[in-house]
Amino acid sequence: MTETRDSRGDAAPALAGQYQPGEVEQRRYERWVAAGYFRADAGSDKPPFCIVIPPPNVTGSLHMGHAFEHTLMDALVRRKRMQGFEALWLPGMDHAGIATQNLVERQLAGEGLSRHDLGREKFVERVWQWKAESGGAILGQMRRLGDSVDWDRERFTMDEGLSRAVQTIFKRLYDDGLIYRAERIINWCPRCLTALSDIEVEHSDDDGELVSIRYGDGDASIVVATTRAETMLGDTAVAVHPDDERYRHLIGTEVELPLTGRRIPIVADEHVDPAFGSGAVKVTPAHDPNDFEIGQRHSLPSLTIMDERGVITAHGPFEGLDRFEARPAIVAALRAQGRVVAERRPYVHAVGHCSRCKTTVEPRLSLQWFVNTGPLAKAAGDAVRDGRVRVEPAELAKRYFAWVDNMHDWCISRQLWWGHRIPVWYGPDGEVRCVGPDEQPPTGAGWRQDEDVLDTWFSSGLWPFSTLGWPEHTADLARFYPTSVLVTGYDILFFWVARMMMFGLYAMGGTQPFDVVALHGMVRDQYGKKMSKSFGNVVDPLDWIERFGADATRFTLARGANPGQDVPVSEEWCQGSRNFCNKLWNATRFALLNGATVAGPLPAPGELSTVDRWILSRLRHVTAEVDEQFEAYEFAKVCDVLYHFAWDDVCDWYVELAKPVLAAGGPAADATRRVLGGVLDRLLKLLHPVIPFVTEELYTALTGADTVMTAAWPEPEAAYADDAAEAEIAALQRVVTEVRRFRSDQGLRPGQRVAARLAGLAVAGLAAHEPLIRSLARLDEAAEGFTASATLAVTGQVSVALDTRGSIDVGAERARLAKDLAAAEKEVAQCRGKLGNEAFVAKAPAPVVDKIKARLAAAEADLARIEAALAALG
RNA sequence: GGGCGAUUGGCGCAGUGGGAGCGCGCUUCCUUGACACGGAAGAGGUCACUGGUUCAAACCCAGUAUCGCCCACCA
Repeated sequence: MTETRDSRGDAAPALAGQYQPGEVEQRRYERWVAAGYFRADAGSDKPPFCIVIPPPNVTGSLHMGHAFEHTLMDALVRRKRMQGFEALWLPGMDHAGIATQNLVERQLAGEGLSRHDLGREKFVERVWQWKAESGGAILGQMRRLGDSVDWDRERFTMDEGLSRAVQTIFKRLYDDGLIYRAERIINWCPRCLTALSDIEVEHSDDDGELVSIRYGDGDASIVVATTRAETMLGDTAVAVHPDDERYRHLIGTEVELPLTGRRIPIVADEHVDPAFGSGAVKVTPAHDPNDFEIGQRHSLPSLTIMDERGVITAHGPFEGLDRFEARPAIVAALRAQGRVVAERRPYVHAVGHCSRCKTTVEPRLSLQWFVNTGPLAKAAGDAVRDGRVRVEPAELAKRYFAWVDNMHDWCISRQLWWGHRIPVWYGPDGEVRCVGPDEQPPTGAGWRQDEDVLDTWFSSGLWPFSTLGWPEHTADLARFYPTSVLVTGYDILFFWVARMMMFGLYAMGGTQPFDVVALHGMVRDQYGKKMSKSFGNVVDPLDWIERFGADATRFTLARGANPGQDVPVSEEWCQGSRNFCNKLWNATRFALLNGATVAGPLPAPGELSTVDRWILSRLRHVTAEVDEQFEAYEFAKVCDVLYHFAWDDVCDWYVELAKPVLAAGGPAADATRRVLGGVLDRLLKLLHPVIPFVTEELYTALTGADTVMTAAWPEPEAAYADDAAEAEIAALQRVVTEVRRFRSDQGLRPGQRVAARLAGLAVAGLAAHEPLIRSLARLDEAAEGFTASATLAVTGQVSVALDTRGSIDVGAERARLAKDLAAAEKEVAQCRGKLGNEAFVAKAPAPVVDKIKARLAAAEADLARIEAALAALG
């Protein structure tokens, strides 16, 4: 700890002059956990409030985006807890199937091993090992952030209960005919060797080559264009539009497919766009989703010419070539035959990539499990449409609808080992049996379980109710479902939110999984750039926590959190947040050093000075505003309001105004000590949800209470609303600021005493504040024989005659006044013009007219003051 | 290709119909008995462009430009 700088000896400070977050955070967090403050009781009679954490993947550590999301959730939960809700924040992690499997496979590759070397059982064991390590690190990070999660309820998507939930819903969907197995063209990753769902494919515009190839010869020939020449080996038709005059005579005939000697039919299909390329398209049903559809419509055979690794299997010269080697080889062969009639390169077109490894996705015909999303997606859309689920910000609901209303069936089987194995057994005679959680799998000879596992989003889609105990009828489920708010990024709207909606509504008898979806943006660097390892602008939240404190990190993130908007952050802003925490620390330190107290009720307004009534009136506004912004998930505004109240109103003005009162002692000082204590008490409570550690430390020091966590959330106190006091202090601030400005302009040093005579204070209603104004503006009483060397018209009513002990800079002051004069004249002209405008007076609402009149009066008063001041300067 | 959003002082952002704001940065002054992680006073913007609606537009409408994001089975 730092040395004690206070040397007065009497009231030795309990707090050092600078806030040191490190030690405080660790100590406080441990005490919170030990005291059980984070635990929720399903049996209490308080109203429930519940957030389930978007489970972080066990693939690594938490990044700034997690820190951001957790800050928002923690703030919501801590506030609700203080408001008297039974608040549950349920923690957990996601097994993240393909991502985690890839990661562990990479580790194995480092040891020169593949998963096949270990075998399925050993490999899965190895992944569990990884989960134990990585998961522990993540939980440690959450502690450092201050997350007030209920650790007793921690879940994992592959723990026993959740696996049971997965099996239960699979069986129900299967029995309801909403899960089926079919041979379809799916997205296939030739590197991960698994099927992917649509959303696991990322499209990018890549350079390719569009080649036009002549099929057949002479009059019976037709030209097709393709970017994927290698798939021609699997062509089983050429399609043209039925109304295309150019090719009508060819429909129903056959052409020879080059390089193969096969003859394939020319078919007519509406899908073909006559305007693209030659208007004729090659049809490869086994390797293209569109072509598969065409093939179905015309009963064409599907010819698979590539294996799961993207290697050509069609017999002939190209057999064994990788798809990307086969393409130029086949084009070259065609060119040699004179069949390439046109080439365009580069030809930019959209290409799908595996979202996990970026390998180019290969459409592949294979037997997979699907969820029939039709009825589920309809319900998921309706729940938002009819207002049962509110999306914040509302604009983003459009994106949700666009997706939910156009959803394809969802491919849920993955050819992986890490995940929930599909609970389906196949019998020796082709029987298929879906096994529920309480049923014994068939054991007879020849029965075997499906090798595949489920898409990771299948289990995370159950998260809001599986974590509460479903399918059992638990007390938690009854009490905390539907959950209150889902806090997550807009990037995950499709992956996760829509899945939870579908499954939640389906499993829970039509009850939505959450009442509100509060969407936040992505964390970016200070220039709005995405954080990425390759760009080197990634910031580790732990780095900031160590250097600036968890509170500073949280405040920086929350302060940037405008709903649905991305959040730029930078180290400078985090420094600013640290400074803010330190400011609070020192304000409280000042209060303690000056005997501020929270004992007994706040004095009634009638017993308080204007200054005390002013700060309490401001506090009332701020309290109401904070509540309003919290309810709207406007975290940035919550922070902004509290930041300015704490720094500007409390520290810069109230503390300064209170100093002379406290120094004078007496009943006025007693009242101010009580008000100062009361204001800080409430301010710390209001700030606690966002910056829990420093507020806890300060609140306990100030009040002697054990914790602020269980303190009652402040209510706006109507009795302290006082517009008159606010106006009076605002006038005082104007006078003080104006005098300071003059002093500064004239180069009068802050420490330099200046004798002055004040006039007009009584007219302005500030007579009682003369001592305060003098102390804040550093104006001494005018002594015997005082002669003013300058007169400053401070406002329309107040003027100050100063002895500046020298000549003032007339030129500079005149220039400044001339500038003010021009501005005032402009304002007067504008207001007069407006009020002279008949249409304005006739149509504008009365308050607006009054406002303009008031502005005109003020501007004219300014004008008069400035002209008088200029005249005084000569 | 479709959709959504953005464009406000050096940088990052608030502000949805009546006097252009915030944070950081910048300039000047100040080791003032809480705090230099501080205090005081300042400078800095034709609110992307064009047109329209209105008594009144940063804000509403239309168009243009630039940027960004999401979705997408035109080979």
